[in-house]
Amino acid sequence: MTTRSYQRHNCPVAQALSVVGDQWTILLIRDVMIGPQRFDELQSNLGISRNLLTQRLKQMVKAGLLAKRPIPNSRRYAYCLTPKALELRPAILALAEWGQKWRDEPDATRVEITEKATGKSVGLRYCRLEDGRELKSNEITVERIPG
Amino acid sequence: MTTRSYQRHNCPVAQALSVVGDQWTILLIRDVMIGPQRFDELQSNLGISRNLLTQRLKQMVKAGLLAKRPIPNSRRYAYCLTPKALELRPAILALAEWGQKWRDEPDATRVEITEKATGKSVGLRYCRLEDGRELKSNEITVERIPG
DNA sequence: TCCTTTAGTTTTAAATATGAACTAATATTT
DNA sequence: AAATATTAGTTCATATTTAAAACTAAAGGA
Repeated sequence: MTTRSYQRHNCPVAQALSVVGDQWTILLIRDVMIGPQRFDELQSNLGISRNLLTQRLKQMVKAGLLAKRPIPNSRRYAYCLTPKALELRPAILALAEWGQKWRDEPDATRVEITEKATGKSVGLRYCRLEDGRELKSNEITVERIPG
Repeated sequence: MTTRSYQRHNCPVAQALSVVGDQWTILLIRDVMIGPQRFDELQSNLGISRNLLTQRLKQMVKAGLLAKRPIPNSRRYAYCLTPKALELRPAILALAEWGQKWRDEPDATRVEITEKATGKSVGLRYCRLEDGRELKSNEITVERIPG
């Protein structure tokens, strides 16, 4: 995958998935979001096979999602997120919110978003861009505009 | 796969992906979001092979994402979204927003969210849940809370 | 009756993923 | 200094998925 036929679908969702839609890329990004990670850490955290991990990391570096940096005073390397990958955070958090709502074990590990300054709860919501007012999902429409 | 080893990862992102993380499920949901769709329509819109489509539709019905309904006065069937699948809309829109920002052809088909009442532009943003105030991505923190 | 549509199934080939063992280049320990 | 351990991969055999194309069965219409 990660460059599948549906890249030609001319749809932003399909295009996003042609970059991050394979089995491991989003999980790798999630892991690296916690902090830069090394090959062996990623491998054992995720349980991905090593040859696939090699392949995915190369693809992700090439796709501009990760940067491979030598760790000073060691022969090790860390994979770090690029701004492009960081901007997937809303998508990943939306998946997390859905996942924790609909999974079987509702009390498993949760992800919480809070305001740094106040510690208050935060969520991803629809906002009127003009003034930042929150809108409910029945107050909006989604349209596709051919390019 | 859609029930992979990382279901045990005890992470809401991994759990979401264990349901919708395969190659086609999100695209199928996107297609059905436009309106209920029949087997042959989905097949030719997406270019998915028919045996895989059969398999995925069955899995998605079983996972509670789709409902298969006979179309009255015809021998045809339509696949419709359940509330569970509808709640993926934020995740799908976040992917769409990322896809249209980072794809090569920035002028291809776009997706636009607008307020029904006023036609004003809407986006997915972080909101303080208490009062709906929008927050910027540097004003928030994400934490994992073990269950 | 014969042809078409719809929603699949079957089959074979190709692509991907898994798992486990192996390697090469440093570092660390004894 | 030699032996051992780490790290970041590679290699290879096997298993699982996916793709593509042809086929089927049931029903409707001409």
